[in-house]
Amino acid sequence: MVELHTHEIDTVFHALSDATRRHMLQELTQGERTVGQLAEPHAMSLAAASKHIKVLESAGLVRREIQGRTHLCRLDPGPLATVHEWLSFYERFWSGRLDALERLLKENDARKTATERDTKLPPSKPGNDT
Amino acid sequence: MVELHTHEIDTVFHALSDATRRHMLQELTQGERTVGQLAEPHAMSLAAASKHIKVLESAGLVRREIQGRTHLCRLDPGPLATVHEWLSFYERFWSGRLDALERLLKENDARKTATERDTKLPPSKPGNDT
DNA sequence: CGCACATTCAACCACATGGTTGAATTACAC
DNA sequence: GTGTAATTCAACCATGTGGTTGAATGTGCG
Repeated sequence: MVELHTHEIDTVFHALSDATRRHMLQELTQGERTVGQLAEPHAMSLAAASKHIKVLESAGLVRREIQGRTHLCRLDPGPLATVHEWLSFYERFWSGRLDALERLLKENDARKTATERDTKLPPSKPGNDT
Repeated sequence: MVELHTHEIDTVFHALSDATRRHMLQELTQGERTVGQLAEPHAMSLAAASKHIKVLESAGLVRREIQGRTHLCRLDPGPLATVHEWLSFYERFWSGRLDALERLLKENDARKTATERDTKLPPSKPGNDT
């Protein structure tokens, strides 16, 4: 459970860490685009853009359909949903209940309960990729 | 507007693209931790762990309070909220309306291929950090 | 004071990343 | 078939990343 889809999350976050690639994703929200179309707005060679697209593809964010000599790319939002959900685990830390939560954690910490039910986050659900 | 907090998003996504760092973040949800405590579970030198923490720090995900010879780290969830929000833009692509949306896009595509392709979409709206 | 502890710094290394250019591949169009 | 368009491949380069080790810094302690 811990270390479940770690590598997927690695590659997705890495793919998203580049502005060029994020821009390509945004472009793909408008519909399918060819490699050339995705490359065009960016001041770089086609080969460079092609590499970026390949990064997005290996992260599962983009699917490609080869149509004759052109490659049509479309957005696959699945991995975005995955990391969005991953991030949601931290939501309570930035939403209002933060202070209350912090107190709670400190309490547990100090008390050092034997009941690991609330001490340890259940490696059940989210955030537990790593 | 476009390219607003691009660099912040870059660094946050990059910080999140490493399992060691994600694990440290998760650990910090339990409360403050020293550098040594954060390093301990990971099979690497203290110096290496220290670098990871610095990456988290420069991404704004961790704040550090120096207390004598120990450095206390605490989670700062703000940047997580930022990228979570960034990802939310894509939510509609993975939630229910996806199929309808896809059909819509295909329609446009088929109908007015040339028109749509060459009329660049206005770099108008959202998700437009980059 | 003098030593041990917590952490960083500096130098180094292997490998990945993001970019380039020029040639190769493949498909369409005449 | 020849030529051209869309894309990738391969080699190369500069820089970044993640790790190491050993020395340096600074603090707490007897």
